[in-house]
Amino acid sequence: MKELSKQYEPSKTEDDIYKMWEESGFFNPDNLEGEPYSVMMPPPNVTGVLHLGHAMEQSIMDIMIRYQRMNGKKTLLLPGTDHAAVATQAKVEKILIADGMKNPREELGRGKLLEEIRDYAENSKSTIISQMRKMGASCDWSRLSYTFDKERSIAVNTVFEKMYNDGLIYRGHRVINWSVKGQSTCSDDELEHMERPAKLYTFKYSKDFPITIATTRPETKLGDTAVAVNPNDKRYKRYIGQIFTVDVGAKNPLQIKVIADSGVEKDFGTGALGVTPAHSPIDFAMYEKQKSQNNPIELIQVIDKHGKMTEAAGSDYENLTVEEAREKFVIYLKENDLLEKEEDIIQNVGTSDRFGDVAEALPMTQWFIDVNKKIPGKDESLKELMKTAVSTGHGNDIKNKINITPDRFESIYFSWIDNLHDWCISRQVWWGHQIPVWYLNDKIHVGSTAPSNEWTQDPDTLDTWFSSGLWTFSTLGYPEKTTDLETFHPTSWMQMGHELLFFWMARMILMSTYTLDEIPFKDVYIHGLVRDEKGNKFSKSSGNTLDPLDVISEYGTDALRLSCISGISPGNDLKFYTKKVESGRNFTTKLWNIGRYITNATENEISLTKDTSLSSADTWILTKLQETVKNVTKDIDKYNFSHASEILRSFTRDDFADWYVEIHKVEKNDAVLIHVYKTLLKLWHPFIPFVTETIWQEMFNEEKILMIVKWPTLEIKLEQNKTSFDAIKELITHIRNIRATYTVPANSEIDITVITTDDQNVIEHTDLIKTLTKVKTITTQDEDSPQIESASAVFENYKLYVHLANIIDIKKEKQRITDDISKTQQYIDSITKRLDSEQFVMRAPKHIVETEKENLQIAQIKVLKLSEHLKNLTN
RNA sequence: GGGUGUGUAGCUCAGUUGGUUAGAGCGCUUGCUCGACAUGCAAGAGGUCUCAGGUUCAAAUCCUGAUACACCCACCA
Repeated sequence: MKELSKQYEPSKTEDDIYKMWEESGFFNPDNLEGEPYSVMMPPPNVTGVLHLGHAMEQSIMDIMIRYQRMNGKKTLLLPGTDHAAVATQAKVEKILIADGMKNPREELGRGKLLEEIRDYAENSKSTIISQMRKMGASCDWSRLSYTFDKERSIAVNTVFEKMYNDGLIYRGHRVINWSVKGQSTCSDDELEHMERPAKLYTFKYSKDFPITIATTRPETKLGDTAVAVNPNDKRYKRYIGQIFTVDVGAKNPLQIKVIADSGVEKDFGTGALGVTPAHSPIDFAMYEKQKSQNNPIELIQVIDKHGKMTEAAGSDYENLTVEEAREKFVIYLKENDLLEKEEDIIQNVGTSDRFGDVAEALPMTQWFIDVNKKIPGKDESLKELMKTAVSTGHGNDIKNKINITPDRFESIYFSWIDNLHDWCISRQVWWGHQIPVWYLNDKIHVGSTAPSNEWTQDPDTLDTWFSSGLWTFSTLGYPEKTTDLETFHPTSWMQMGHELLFFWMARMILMSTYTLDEIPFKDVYIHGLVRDEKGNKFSKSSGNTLDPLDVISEYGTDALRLSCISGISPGNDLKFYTKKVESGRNFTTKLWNIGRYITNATENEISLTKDTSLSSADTWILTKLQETVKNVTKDIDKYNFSHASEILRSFTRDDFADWYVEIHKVEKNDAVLIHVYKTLLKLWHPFIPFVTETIWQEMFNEEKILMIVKWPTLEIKLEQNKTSFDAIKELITHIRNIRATYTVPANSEIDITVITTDDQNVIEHTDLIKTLTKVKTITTQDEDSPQIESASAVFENYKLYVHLANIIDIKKEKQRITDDISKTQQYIDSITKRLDSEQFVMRAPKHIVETEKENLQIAQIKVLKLSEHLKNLTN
């Protein structure tokens, strides 16, 4: 066996190891056999560099993929990036503005600005890709995708056309959310609701108007065309259907019709609602409802897309900003004695998540996806498709059900679906898939290319989630019927943060079930956010950002990967701090050092066979190993990555390094030592691929690289005599614990009598224990009062210490043992009481009764042992 | 307003369908170079499991209520 170097230095070896993996070709499933297993990497936005959240995702995904690969699957982890339409354009515009440009869109024009954004995106893309490599992600680079590349654009256009032809995409004039700052629409999901102080004004349109209404947006009242009341409200019933003409200063006097709407609450506010169809989604819904009931009301737009008042608002208000208009209108109300009340309230407003301004509701012609319409040839709408995929399974086949971990997200998902409105997919930014629709006069053509030169393309682009929704199959060659698509779709597993549940997961389900009639993935694992030690989000503004690359260069990738998955549980946030990385780094060092011991202490690589004779310690460690293999496998299968790493760590440290390696120094069994270590390397590989592969390469002469070595299985049959070693362990520990009770005469040897239970195996090992516990020479200076020079004495041949430096306090030790005895006695009493209790005997399951009896026996033996020691002390 | 999650050692969290005397890592105290490891080893201190009821032979675990924090959703004018 080759020797390992003194220290493990990740920064010197990681890049070479990654290169070796990549060149081996096994990142590519084409070079692997077995059942397909595919994971699509959530494509990071090309808006910047990867942060710790990505580091966590990369870790989780790569653990899963490496685990599956070692289990003999034909694994595909497909990497990619997302052009992130609005987000990227907003980001680049912000940079340009910071560099002194006033209005990048006007100053550069579409072509030049797109060039700027493209440069930025390409740059960001290559950074992101190199970061993924640094993380050790074992993805197939030959299939690298980008939501905005040629193949993906074809997929986008194809799906758009299909939906359009199915009548699911329509162009409509409706009230949408508009970001004045970004000059673009945003979907309902892209709004971030924020609380802010506002004033609630209660007023009448005019002196003789019979109904008082309230509003936080007085300026929009210039566009009111109705007042809605509850149909059962006695106060207002008689006015329903009447039209009042009021002049509030708008261009034309307002024709206010009193309408009935059961959505209006009688007891809330004045019980009446001023209806502004053009500037409120609810009011617009009433407008549509009235229209469908042949009782139409007007729609007057008083705010334009620049956030200024329109001509319809009247000459007093035209061209004022909404704030100015609000002030002016309130003054008007006051002057005419129409204002009844002015209160301070907290209001919830929707702001654009990318541009940050409060979204304005405006009526506009936009493209929508109809989620409620029945899909031709099916009896379901898109909404229903999205629902059944997670409830009864796609096509009502439970085999096609998407499982979400943790499952509480399923009900969150359903309630979101219930509130889902038509999805506005057109955006007025330039960075994105331009809508594949062409116009010539009144004619419309849908397709990637124009029928002829005279046609002009719709200038708008698609919501970025349209293309992201196709990710599971656009990456596999769709619309071509490729073997990849056939082999890897539906994908096996998907992981994402809970913030993407609606944005992305829902849309993937929609797109995949609609387009391919397949679910996009079988299982989804939802993880939380990465937060700092104090629980804050990592963000530039709070200045707590940590670059994963810095962490890697200081501690190594494996340390980062370990810290990213330790302490996580599905759906819950993770707190990240450097102590965690440190302990990860320390652990990789530990693993390395065990390897160093093995190369020092053993001659040849001997493998474990049926004929290898096993001591009780050997059997014990092998049994423990098998348990560990079983539990780690179970945990990964259930996505308990953190727990898997914990039990592995505990086995490696507490059982293998602290006990077995020490015992190996006395009872050499190289075959077992090497077997356990190699198995450990395999088990650890998905978590910490670099250090394990490095050790594998440097120490052993294996044909296969560790990455594709078979995952350990439970193949060795062992005689179950583990109890014997556990008993020995317990005894040794106990002897260690009582070490301090002996005063040591100068130059003497101490014999510690081992008290055995009547366990056969323990008796067999008594001699071993005796040699192990014989204390070596102690040098003291003075025979009468033992001043101990050497601070410790060593159990012969064993690295177990007897500490003698600050002993001598026999009183204290007696007290300790006495306490221990009384505590144990209490326990015995309580168990006995329980065992005696009739109800317990009647109702407790059999195995519980047995366990309790065993416990009682153990406790009694303990008391016996302790009393014996106490007696020794007293003598 | 509706919903979800969380409250366990100083800190970060485990705690498997109720069943040993409630665990780990970090931190803290004490001691220590023994043939890999001070990025280490050994020992130790530290917990009315948020609170109050209830179910049970048995509750950190199940039920009810309270309370604190976090998050998500929503058209209360």
